[in-house]
Amino acid sequence: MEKYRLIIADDHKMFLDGLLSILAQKSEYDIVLTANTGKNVAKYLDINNNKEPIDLVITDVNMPDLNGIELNKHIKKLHPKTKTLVVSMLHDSMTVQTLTKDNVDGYVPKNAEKEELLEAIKTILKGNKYFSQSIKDVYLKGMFSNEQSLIDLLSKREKEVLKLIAQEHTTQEIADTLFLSKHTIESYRKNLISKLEVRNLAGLTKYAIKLGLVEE
Amino acid sequence: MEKYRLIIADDHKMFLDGLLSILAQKSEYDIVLTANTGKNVAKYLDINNNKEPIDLVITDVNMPDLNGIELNKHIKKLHPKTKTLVVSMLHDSMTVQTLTKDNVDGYVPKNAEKEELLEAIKTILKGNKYFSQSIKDVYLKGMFSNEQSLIDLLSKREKEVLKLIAQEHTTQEIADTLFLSKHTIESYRKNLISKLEVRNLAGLTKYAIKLGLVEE
DNA sequence: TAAAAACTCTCGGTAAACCGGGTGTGTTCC
DNA sequence: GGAACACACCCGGTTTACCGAGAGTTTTTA
Repeated sequence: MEKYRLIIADDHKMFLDGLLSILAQKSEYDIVLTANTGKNVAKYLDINNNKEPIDLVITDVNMPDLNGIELNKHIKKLHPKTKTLVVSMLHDSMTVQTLTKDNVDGYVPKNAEKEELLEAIKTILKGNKYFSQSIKDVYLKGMFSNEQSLIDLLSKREKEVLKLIAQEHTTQEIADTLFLSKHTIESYRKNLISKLEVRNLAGLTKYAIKLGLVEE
Repeated sequence: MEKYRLIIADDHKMFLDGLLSILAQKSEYDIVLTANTGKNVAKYLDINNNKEPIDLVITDVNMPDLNGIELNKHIKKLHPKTKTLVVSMLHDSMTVQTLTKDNVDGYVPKNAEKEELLEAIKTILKGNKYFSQSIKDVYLKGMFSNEQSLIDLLSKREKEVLKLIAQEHTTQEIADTLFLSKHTIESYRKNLISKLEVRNLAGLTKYAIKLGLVEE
Protein backbone atom coordinates (compact mmCIF):
# COMPACT_ATOMS: atom_id res chain seq x y z
CA MET A 1 0.00 0.00 0.00
CA GLU A 2 1.24 3.45 -0.90
CA LYS A 3 1.54 5.65 2.15
CA TYR A 4 0.53 9.30 2.17
CA ARG A 5 3.49 11.56 2.73
CA LEU A 6 2.91 14.32 5.26
CA ILE A 7 4.78 17.26 6.69
CA ILE A 8 3.88 18.91 9.99
CA ALA A 9 4.94 22.43 10.89
CA ASP A 10 4.36 24.01 14.28
CA ASP A 11 6.65 25.96 16.54
CA HIS A 12 5.16 24.45 19.69
CA LYS A 13 7.15 21.29 20.05
CA MET A 14 4.75 19.81 22.51
CA PHE A 15 1.89 20.19 20.11
CA LEU A 16 4.04 18.70 17.41
CA ASP A 17 4.82 15.73 19.61
CA GLY A 18 1.14 15.35 20.31
CA LEU A 19 0.23 15.40 16.65
CA LEU A 20 2.95 12.89 15.93
CA SER A 21 1.61 10.56 18.61
CA ILE A 22 -1.83 10.78 17.10
CA LEU A 23 -0.71 10.25 13.51
CA ALA A 24 1.85 7.58 14.35
CA GLN A 25 -1.01 5.26 15.28
CA LYS A 26 -2.26 5.48 11.71
CA SER A 27 -0.27 3.26 9.42
CA GLU A 28 -1.39 5.02 6.26
CA TYR A 29 0.57 8.19 7.01
CA ASP A 30 4.25 8.70 6.66
CA ILE A 31 5.52 11.77 8.48
CA VAL A 32 8.36 12.83 6.24
CA LEU A 33 9.31 15.97 8.12
CA THR A 34 8.43 17.97 11.18
CA ALA A 35 9.48 21.58 11.32
CA ASN A 36 9.14 24.52 13.66
CA THR A 37 9.30 27.21 11.02
CA GLY A 38 7.66 27.64 7.66
CA LYS A 39 10.97 28.26 6.00
CA ASN A 40 12.21 24.76 6.72
CA VAL A 41 9.12 23.31 5.07
CA ALA A 42 9.47 25.54 2.03
CA LYS A 43 13.12 24.66 1.73
CA TYR A 44 12.38 20.95 1.90
CA LEU A 45 9.65 21.17 -0.69
CA ASP A 46 11.72 23.26 -3.06
CA ILE A 47 14.51 20.71 -3.00
CA ASN A 48 12.71 17.38 -2.73
CA ASN A 49 9.18 17.74 -3.90
CA ASN A 50 9.85 16.93 -7.53
CA LYS A 51 11.47 13.64 -6.71
CA GLU A 52 9.19 12.53 -3.93
CA PRO A 53 6.05 14.67 -3.78
CA ILE A 54 4.47 15.54 -0.47
CA ASP A 55 0.74 14.95 -0.26
CA LEU A 56 -0.14 17.20 2.62
CA VAL A 57 1.41 19.90 4.76
CA ILE A 58 -0.19 20.47 8.15
CA THR A 59 0.77 23.87 9.49
CA ASP A 60 0.18 26.35 12.25
CA VAL A 61 -0.43 30.01 11.45
CA ASN A 62 2.00 31.61 13.85
CA MET A 63 5.54 30.59 13.21
CA PRO A 64 8.83 32.42 13.10
CA ASP A 65 10.50 33.08 9.76
CA LEU A 66 7.65 32.13 7.46
CA ASN A 67 4.18 31.92 8.92
CA GLY A 68 1.35 29.64 7.86
CA ILE A 69 -0.20 32.21 5.55
CA GLU A 70 3.04 32.75 3.66
CA LEU A 71 3.83 29.07 3.65
CA ASN A 72 0.45 28.23 2.16
CA LYS A 73 0.92 30.88 -0.50
CA HIS A 74 4.33 29.47 -1.33
CA ILE A 75 3.07 25.90 -1.57
CA LYS A 76 0.07 26.80 -3.72
CA LYS A 77 2.29 28.70 -6.11
CA LEU A 78 5.25 26.37 -6.47
CA HIS A 79 3.85 23.00 -5.42
CA PRO A 80 0.20 23.01 -6.45
CA LYS A 81 -0.22 19.26 -6.02
CA THR A 82 0.64 19.44 -2.34
CA LYS A 83 -2.41 19.97 -0.14
CA THR A 84 -2.40 22.26 2.88
CA LEU A 85 -4.21 22.00 6.20
CA VAL A 86 -4.00 24.81 8.70
CA VAL A 87 -4.34 23.89 12.35
CA SER A 88 -4.32 26.97 14.46
CA MET A 89 -5.47 28.45 17.68
CA LEU A 90 -6.17 31.83 16.21
CA HIS A 91 -8.94 32.00 13.72
CA ASP A 92 -9.88 35.60 13.25
CA SER A 93 -11.81 36.41 10.13
CA MET A 94 -8.89 38.12 8.47
CA THR A 95 -6.64 35.09 8.71
CA VAL A 96 -9.40 32.78 7.56
CA GLN A 97 -10.26 35.04 4.65
CA THR A 98 -6.67 35.38 3.52
CA LEU A 99 -6.12 31.65 3.64
CA THR A 100 -9.28 30.73 1.77
CA LYS A 101 -8.42 33.37 -0.78
CA ASP A 102 -5.06 31.66 -1.13
CA ASN A 103 -6.85 28.38 -1.72
CA VAL A 104 -5.95 26.53 1.46
CA ASP A 105 -7.42 23.00 1.54
CA GLY A 106 -8.56 22.94 5.12
CA TYR A 107 -8.66 24.77 8.42
CA VAL A 108 -9.19 23.20 11.82
CA PRO A 109 -8.86 24.99 15.16
CA LYS A 110 -6.56 23.52 17.77
CA ASN A 111 -9.38 23.01 20.18
CA ALA A 112 -10.93 20.46 17.81
CA GLU A 113 -11.14 16.78 18.75
CA LYS A 114 -8.46 14.58 17.28
CA GLU A 115 -11.17 12.67 15.44
CA GLU A 116 -12.02 15.83 13.55
CA LEU A 117 -8.41 16.37 12.64
CA LEU A 118 -8.16 12.84 11.24
CA GLU A 119 -11.40 13.38 9.36
CA ALA A 120 -10.02 16.61 7.90
CA ILE A 121 -6.82 14.91 6.77
CA LYS A 122 -8.75 12.08 5.15
CA THR A 123 -11.12 14.45 3.38
CA ILE A 124 -8.34 16.61 2.02
CA LEU A 125 -6.30 13.67 0.78
CA LYS A 126 -9.36 12.56 -1.14
CA GLY A 127 -9.20 15.87 -2.94
CA ASN A 128 -11.92 17.73 -1.07
CA LYS A 129 -11.78 20.72 1.23
CA TYR A 130 -12.37 20.58 4.95
CA PHE A 131 -13.28 23.50 7.20
CA SER A 132 -14.50 23.14 10.76
CA GLN A 133 -17.86 24.61 11.52
CA SER A 134 -16.32 27.25 13.76
CA ILE A 135 -14.05 28.32 10.91
CA LYS A 136 -17.01 28.57 8.56
CA ASP A 137 -18.77 30.67 11.16
CA VAL A 138 -15.85 33.02 11.44
CA TYR A 139 -15.63 33.26 7.68
CA LEU A 140 -19.30 34.09 7.25
CA LYS A 141 -19.28 36.50 10.14
CA GLY A 142 -16.36 38.27 8.55
CA MET A 143 -18.13 38.44 5.22
CA PHE A 144 -21.17 40.20 6.54
CA SER A 145 -19.73 42.24 9.32
CA ASN A 146 -18.07 45.58 9.22
CA GLU A 147 -14.79 43.73 9.19
CA GLN A 148 -15.62 42.75 5.65
CA SER A 149 -12.47 42.19 3.67
CA LEU A 150 -10.46 44.07 6.15
CA ILE A 151 -7.41 43.06 4.20
CA ASP A 152 -7.96 45.30 1.24
CA LEU A 153 -10.27 47.78 2.86
CA LEU A 154 -7.29 50.02 3.37
CA SER A 155 -4.94 51.18 0.67
CA LYS A 156 -1.22 50.81 0.98
CA ARG A 157 -0.77 54.45 1.85
CA GLU A 158 -3.54 54.33 4.42
CA LYS A 159 -1.90 51.38 6.10
CA GLU A 160 1.40 53.21 6.11
CA VAL A 161 -0.15 56.23 7.79
CA LEU A 162 -2.12 54.07 10.20
CA LYS A 163 1.04 52.33 11.25
CA LEU A 164 2.76 55.60 12.05
CA ILE A 165 -0.28 56.85 13.90
CA ALA A 166 -0.34 53.73 16.05
CA GLN A 167 3.35 54.20 16.71
CA GLU A 168 2.45 57.35 18.61
CA HIS A 169 3.57 59.85 16.02
CA THR A 170 1.73 63.12 15.65
CA THR A 171 0.19 64.32 12.42
CA GLN A 172 3.02 66.78 11.90
CA GLU A 173 5.66 64.14 12.42
CA ILE A 174 4.02 61.78 9.98
CA ALA A 175 3.77 64.55 7.42
CA ASP A 176 7.49 65.22 7.80
CA THR A 177 8.33 61.53 7.57
CA LEU A 178 6.35 60.96 4.40
CA PHE A 179 7.15 64.37 2.87
CA LEU A 180 3.48 65.21 2.73
CA SER A 181 1.41 68.12 3.89
CA LYS A 182 0.00 68.10 7.38
CA HIS A 183 -3.41 68.49 5.80
CA THR A 184 -2.97 65.30 3.85
CA ILE A 185 -2.28 63.33 6.97
CA GLU A 186 -5.27 64.91 8.62
CA SER A 187 -7.39 63.68 5.75
CA TYR A 188 -6.03 60.20 6.23
CA ARG A 189 -6.87 60.30 9.89
CA LYS A 190 -10.43 61.32 9.04
CA ASN A 191 -10.80 58.64 6.41
CA LEU A 192 -9.36 55.97 8.66
CA ILE A 193 -11.65 56.89 11.52
CA SER A 194 -14.64 56.77 9.23
CA LYS A 195 -13.66 53.65 7.30
CA LEU A 196 -12.81 51.67 10.40
CA GLU A 197 -15.79 53.04 12.26
CA VAL A 198 -13.90 54.03 15.34
CA ARG A 199 -14.07 57.17 17.43
CA ASN A 200 -10.50 58.19 17.93
CA LEU A 201 -6.83 57.30 18.14
CA ALA A 202 -7.53 54.48 20.57
CA GLY A 203 -9.72 52.74 18.03
CA LEU A 204 -7.22 53.32 15.27
CA THR A 205 -4.47 51.85 17.40
CA LYS A 206 -6.48 48.73 18.12
CA TYR A 207 -7.11 48.27 14.42
CA ALA A 208 -3.45 48.72 13.62
CA ILE A 209 -2.68 45.92 16.04
CA LYS A 210 -5.41 43.75 14.58
CA LEU A 211 -3.97 44.31 11.14
CA GLY A 212 -0.53 43.46 12.38
CA LEU A 213 0.87 46.86 11.49
CA VAL A 214 2.38 47.43 14.92
CA GLU A 215 3.58 45.39 17.83
CA GLU A 216 1.50 45.36 20.93
CA MET B 1 2.96 0.75 43.22
CA GLU B 2 1.08 3.87 44.07
CA LYS B 3 0.32 5.90 40.95
CA TYR B 4 0.53 9.68 40.84
CA ARG B 5 -2.84 11.25 40.21
CA LEU B 6 -2.83 14.02 37.61
CA ILE B 7 -5.27 16.47 36.11
CA ILE B 8 -4.73 18.18 32.77
CA ALA B 9 -6.50 21.39 31.77
CA ASP B 10 -6.26 22.98 28.34
CA ASP B 11 -8.89 24.36 26.05
CA HIS B 12 -7.11 23.13 22.94
CA LYS B 13 -8.42 19.61 22.65
CA MET B 14 -5.75 18.62 20.23
CA PHE B 15 -3.04 19.63 22.63
CA LEU B 16 -4.84 17.78 25.36
CA ASP B 17 -4.99 14.65 23.23
CA GLY B 18 -1.32 15.04 22.52
CA LEU B 19 -0.43 15.37 26.19
CA LEU B 20 -2.57 12.36 26.98
CA SER B 21 -0.79 10.29 24.34
CA ILE B 22 2.53 11.24 25.84
CA LEU B 23 1.54 10.57 29.45
CA ALA B 24 -0.42 7.42 28.71
CA GLN B 25 2.85 5.72 27.82
CA LYS B 26 4.04 6.26 31.37
CA SER B 27 2.55 3.74 33.75
CA GLU B 28 3.28 5.78 36.84
CA TYR B 29 0.72 8.46 36.03
CA ASP B 30 -2.99 8.20 36.39
CA ILE B 31 -4.87 10.90 34.48
CA VAL B 32 -7.86 11.41 36.71
CA LEU B 33 -9.43 14.23 34.72
CA THR B 34 -8.99 16.29 31.61
CA ALA B 35 -10.75 19.62 31.38
CA ASN B 36 -11.03 22.49 28.97
CA THR B 37 -11.75 25.16 31.54
CA GLY B 38 -10.22 26.01 34.87
CA LYS B 39 -13.60 25.96 36.53
CA ASN B 40 -14.08 22.27 35.91
CA VAL B 41 -10.77 21.54 37.57
CA ALA B 42 -11.57 23.74 40.55
CA LYS B 43 -14.96 22.11 40.91
CA TYR B 44 -13.49 18.63 40.82
CA LEU B 45 -10.85 19.48 43.39
CA ASP B 46 -13.31 21.15 45.71
CA ILE B 47 -15.55 18.09 45.72
CA ASN B 48 -13.11 15.20 45.57
CA ASN B 49 -9.74 16.34 46.72
CA ASN B 50 -10.19 15.51 50.35
CA LYS B 51 -11.06 11.93 49.64
CA GLU B 52 -8.59 11.24 46.88
CA PRO B 53 -5.98 13.97 46.68
CA ILE B 54 -4.60 15.06 43.34
CA ASP B 55 -0.83 15.22 43.11
CA LEU B 56 -0.45 17.55 40.14
CA VAL B 57 -2.52 19.79 37.95
CA ILE B 58 -1.07 20.61 34.54
CA THR B 59 -2.71 23.69 33.12
CA ASP B 60 -2.64 26.17 30.28
CA VAL B 61 -2.81 29.90 31.00
CA ASN B 62 -5.52 30.90 28.56
CA MET B 63 -8.78 29.20 29.25
CA PRO B 64 -12.38 30.32 29.34
CA ASP B 65 -14.16 30.70 32.67
CA LEU B 66 -11.17 30.40 34.95
CA ASN B 67 -7.72 30.88 33.49
CA GLY B 68 -4.48 29.26 34.58
CA ILE B 69 -3.49 32.14 36.81
CA GLU B 70 -6.75 32.06 38.71
CA LEU B 71 -6.77 28.29 38.82
CA ASN B 72 -3.29 28.22 40.30
CA LYS B 73 -4.31 30.76 42.91
CA HIS B 74 -7.35 28.70 43.79
CA ILE B 75 -5.38 25.48 44.11
CA LYS B 76 -2.64 27.04 46.22
CA LYS B 77 -5.19 28.49 48.58
CA LEU B 78 -7.61 25.60 49.00
CA HIS B 79 -5.55 22.57 48.03
CA PRO B 80 -1.99 23.39 49.07
CA LYS B 81 -0.80 19.78 48.71
CA THR B 82 -1.67 19.69 45.04
CA LYS B 83 1.22 20.78 42.82
CA THR B 84 0.71 22.92 39.74
CA LEU B 85 2.55 22.98 36.44
CA VAL B 86 1.76 25.61 33.85
CA VAL B 87 2.29 24.68 30.22
CA SER B 88 1.63 27.65 28.05
CA MET B 89 2.44 29.26 24.74
CA LEU B 90 2.43 32.73 26.15
CA HIS B 91 5.12 33.52 28.61
CA ASP B 92 5.29 37.25 28.93
CA SER B 93 7.01 38.54 32.01
CA MET B 94 3.78 39.65 33.60
CA THR B 95 2.22 36.20 33.52
CA VAL B 96 5.40 34.56 34.72
CA GLN B 97 5.76 37.04 37.55
CA THR B 98 2.19 36.64 38.69
CA LEU B 99 2.42 32.88 38.69
CA THR B 100 5.71 32.70 40.55
CA LYS B 101 4.32 35.16 43.04
CA ASP B 102 1.39 32.79 43.47
CA ASN B 103 3.82 29.98 44.15
CA VAL B 104 3.32 27.89 41.03
CA ASP B 105 5.48 24.74 41.05
CA GLY B 106 6.61 24.83 37.46
CA TYR B 107 6.31 26.55 34.10
CA VAL B 108 7.18 25.02 30.75
CA PRO B 109 6.49 26.63 27.38
CA LYS B 110 4.55 24.66 24.81
CA ASN B 111 7.44 24.70 22.44
CA ALA B 112 9.45 22.58 24.84
CA GLU B 113 10.41 18.99 24.02
CA LYS B 114 8.24 16.31 25.54
CA GLU B 115 11.30 15.06 27.42
CA GLU B 116 11.46 18.36 29.21
CA LEU B 117 7.83 18.17 30.13
CA LEU B 118 8.30 14.71 31.61
CA GLU B 119 11.36 15.96 33.47
CA ALA B 120 9.34 18.87 34.83
CA ILE B 121 6.57 16.57 36.03
CA LYS B 122 9.04 14.24 37.72
CA THR B 123 10.88 17.10 39.40
CA ILE B 124 7.71 18.67 40.72
CA LEU B 125 6.31 15.41 42.04
CA LYS B 126 9.53 14.99 44.00
CA GLY B 127 8.69 18.26 45.71
CA ASN B 128 10.98 20.58 43.79
CA LYS B 129 10.24 23.42 41.40
CA TYR B 130 10.84 23.32 37.68
CA PHE B 131 11.13 26.28 35.35
CA SER B 132 12.39 26.09 31.79
CA GLN B 133 15.40 28.22 30.98
CA SER B 134 13.33 30.40 28.65
CA ILE B 135 10.88 31.06 31.47
CA LYS B 136 13.72 32.00 33.81
CA ASP B 137 15.01 34.35 31.13
CA VAL B 138 11.66 36.02 30.78
CA TYR B 139 11.40 36.34 34.53
CA LEU B 140 14.79 37.93 34.92
CA LYS B 141 14.31 40.18 31.94
CA GLY B 142 11.06 41.36 33.47
CA MET B 143 12.74 42.06 36.79
CA PHE B 144 15.29 44.41 35.37
CA SER B 145 13.44 46.01 32.52
CA ASN B 146 11.12 48.94 32.54
CA GLU B 147 8.27 46.47 32.51
CA GLN B 148 9.22 45.71 36.07
CA SER B 149 6.24 44.54 38.03
CA LEU B 150 3.84 45.78 35.48
CA ILE B 151 1.18 44.01 37.46
CA ASP B 152 1.11 46.38 40.35
CA LEU B 153 2.58 49.38 38.64
CA LEU B 154 -0.93 50.65 38.14
CA SER B 155 -3.52 51.01 40.85
CA LYS B 156 -6.98 49.57 40.53
CA ARG B 157 -8.45 52.94 39.70
CA GLU B 158 -5.76 53.67 37.14
CA LYS B 159 -6.50 50.40 35.40
CA GLU B 160 -10.18 51.21 35.42
CA VAL B 161 -9.57 54.57 33.80
CA LEU B 162 -7.06 53.14 31.33
CA LYS B 163 -9.59 50.57 30.25
CA LEU B 164 -12.19 53.23 29.50
CA ILE B 165 -9.62 55.33 27.69
CA ALA B 166 -8.68 52.41 25.47
CA GLN B 167 -12.35 51.81 24.83
CA GLU B 168 -12.39 55.12 22.98
CA HIS B 169 -14.16 57.14 25.62
CA THR B 170 -13.35 60.80 26.07
CA THR B 171 -12.22 62.33 29.31
CA GLN B 172 -15.65 63.84 29.88
CA GLU B 173 -17.42 60.54 29.29
CA ILE B 174 -15.15 58.74 31.70
CA ALA B 175 -15.71 61.43 34.31
CA ASP B 176 -19.46 60.99 33.95
CA THR B 177 -19.22 57.21 34.11
CA LEU B 178 -17.16 57.18 37.26
CA PHE B 179 -18.88 60.19 38.85
CA LEU B 180 -15.62 62.05 39.01
CA SER B 181 -14.46 65.46 37.92
CA LYS B 182 -13.15 65.89 34.42
CA HIS B 183 -9.97 67.20 36.00
CA THR B 184 -9.46 64.00 37.89
CA ILE B 185 -9.57 61.96 34.73
CA GLU B 186 -7.14 64.36 33.15
CA SER B 187 -4.78 63.74 36.02
CA TYR B 188 -5.09 60.03 35.44
CA ARG B 189 -4.31 60.44 31.77
CA LYS B 190 -1.20 62.41 32.66
CA ASN B 191 -0.05 59.93 35.25
CA LEU B 192 -0.67 56.99 32.97
CA ILE B 193 1.27 58.58 30.12
CA SER B 194 4.17 59.30 32.42
CA LYS B 195 4.10 55.98 34.28
CA LEU B 196 3.86 53.90 31.15
CA GLU B 197 6.34 56.09 29.33
CA VAL B 198 4.23 56.59 26.25
CA ARG B 199 3.47 59.68 24.23
CA ASN B 200 -0.25 59.65 23.73
CA LEU B 201 -3.51 57.74 23.47
CA ALA B 202 -2.02 55.28 21.00
CA GLY B 203 0.58 54.21 23.51
CA LEU B 204 -1.98 53.99 26.28
CA THR B 205 -4.18 51.82 24.12
CA LYS B 206 -1.36 49.43 23.35
CA TYR B 207 -0.60 49.11 27.05
CA ALA B 208 -4.23 48.48 27.85
CA ILE B 209 -4.17 45.61 25.39
CA LYS B 210 -0.93 44.29 26.82
CA LEU B 211 -2.46 44.37 30.27
CA GLY B 212 -5.52 42.57 29.01
CA LEU B 213 -7.86 45.41 29.93
CA VAL B 214 -9.47 45.58 26.49
CA GLU B 215 -10.01 43.31 23.58
CA GLU B 216 -8.01 43.93 20.48
C1' DT C 1 2.01 55.83 64.01
C1' DA C 2 4.26 57.92 60.48
C1' DA C 3 5.30 57.58 55.79
C1' DA C 4 4.02 56.16 51.34
C1' DA C 5 0.55 55.41 47.88
C1' DA C 6 -3.74 55.90 46.01
C1' DC C 7 -7.31 58.83 45.03
C1' DT C 8 -9.42 63.12 44.24
C1' DC C 9 -9.47 67.79 42.53
C1' DT C 10 -7.84 72.70 40.54
C1' DC C 11 -6.12 75.96 36.99
C1' DG C 12 -4.17 78.07 32.98
C1' DG C 13 -2.17 77.34 28.72
C1' DT C 14 -0.67 74.99 24.30
C1' DA C 15 -0.83 71.54 21.01
C1' DA C 16 -3.06 68.27 18.69
C1' DA C 17 -6.96 65.86 17.16
C1' DC C 18 -11.31 65.80 15.13
C1' DC C 19 -15.18 67.58 12.04
C1' DG C 20 -17.32 69.11 7.78
C1' DG C 21 -16.80 70.70 3.96
C1' DG C 22 -14.14 71.10 -0.18
C1' DT C 23 -10.45 70.60 -4.95
C1' DG C 24 -7.79 68.17 -8.16
C1' DT C 25 -4.81 64.47 -9.98
C1' DG C 26 -3.93 59.86 -11.82
C1' DT C 27 -4.99 54.79 -12.19
C1' DT C 28 -7.77 50.90 -12.62
C1' DC C 29 -11.47 48.35 -14.05
C1' DC C 30 -15.89 47.32 -16.02
C1' DG D 1 -14.98 56.31 -21.50
C1' DG D 2 -16.98 56.94 -17.23
C1' DA D 3 -17.24 55.37 -12.42
C1' DA D 4 -14.72 54.27 -8.55
C1' DC D 5 -10.94 54.85 -5.89
C1' DA D 6 -6.24 55.94 -4.22
C1' DC D 7 -3.71 59.73 -3.44
C1' DA D 8 -2.61 64.45 -2.27
C1' DC D 9 -4.09 68.82 -0.67
C1' DC D 10 -6.76 73.01 1.62
C1' DC D 11 -9.52 75.66 5.26
C1' DG D 12 -12.09 77.29 9.29
C1' DG D 13 -13.79 75.94 13.46
C1' DT D 14 -14.51 73.07 17.74
C1' DT D 15 -13.23 69.80 20.90
C1' DT D 16 -10.16 67.10 23.22
C1' DA D 17 -5.81 65.89 24.73
C1' DC D 18 -1.63 67.01 26.78
C1' DC D 19 1.61 69.77 29.89
C1' DG D 20 3.15 71.81 34.31
C1' DA D 21 2.56 72.57 38.79
C1' DG D 22 0.07 72.14 42.35
C1' DA D 23 -2.96 70.47 46.99
C1' DG D 24 -6.09 67.86 50.14
C1' DT D 25 -8.01 63.31 51.71
C1' DT D 26 -8.10 58.60 52.61
C1' DT D 27 -6.10 54.07 52.73
C1' DT D 28 -2.39 50.96 52.99
C1' DT D 29 1.71 49.35 54.72
C1' DA D 30 6.20 49.26 56.89
